[in-house]
Amino acid sequence: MGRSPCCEKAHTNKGAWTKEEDDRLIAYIRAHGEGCWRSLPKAAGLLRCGKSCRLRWINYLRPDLKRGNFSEEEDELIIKLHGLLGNKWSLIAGRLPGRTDNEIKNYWNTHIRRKLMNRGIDPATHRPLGEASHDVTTTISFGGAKEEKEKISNPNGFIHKEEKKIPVQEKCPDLNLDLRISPPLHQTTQPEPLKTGGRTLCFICSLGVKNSKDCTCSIGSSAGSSSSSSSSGSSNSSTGYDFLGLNSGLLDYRSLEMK
DNA sequence: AAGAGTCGCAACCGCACTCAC
DNA sequence: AGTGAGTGCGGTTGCGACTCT
Repeated sequence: MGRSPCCEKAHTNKGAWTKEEDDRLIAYIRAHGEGCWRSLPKAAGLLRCGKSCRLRWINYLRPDLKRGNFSEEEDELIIKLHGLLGNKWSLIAGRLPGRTDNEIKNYWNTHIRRKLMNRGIDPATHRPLGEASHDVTTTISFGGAKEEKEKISNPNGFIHKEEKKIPVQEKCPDLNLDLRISPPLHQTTQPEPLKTGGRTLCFICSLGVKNSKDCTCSIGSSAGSSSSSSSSGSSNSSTGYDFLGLNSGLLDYRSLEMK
């Protein structure tokens, strides 16, 4: 159908932001809040594209951003999450307070990739370099949703916004973007569901999906309980849900098995 | 000292998704 | 149901800073 450009390119500044532009943007958002990025530049007196304003705010000006070096713990968490989620930088960023998807993406490409290579691990597959990927694993395919539909029965689709993005068609068959969650090497049977305090976390819930009809546990599902059940059983104060159980220690990322 | 090469990060681009109409 | 505006996301690029020769 064709898309209209997000802004009038002829009359917009590009490139690095000046201090004055930053100040204008901060002042405007403080006064009016985020949102309506298309009209924001005009309203704020900025000769910038709305998308550019949004990016600048989210990646640089937001007051809750944690600037500075990544800690060793953050490094490891990023590696683990990347192993589970792939290049879903926004999801990964959601688990690292004060970090942005762009920052993590850059950090991955410049530091962690090299770090993994030095460890002899392929950063794309999280497997030892040169190892063929043909052992027993549970596959979450971001490329072949048809196959996955059968593995994880999902007749109605996930409710969680991010999960709805799991592609429905394989766009590039030559490119294997499969993510694999594997049992520990010594395990040959299906991994036990995650447990904490006598409660069991199903796979769907472990991925942070709220209120999924596919939930087979009692924590994240609303199919058989009210929405308050998820928040009451979690420790994430902002979202009411503990993605991957990392906050609660339910699933310690240090113990996530990566193959 | 200076030019070449490399690195790291901010910003841009284009596609995909959601939602209102 | 179709369309378009608004927004979000991931990949890529540009450029300044730094290192090497």
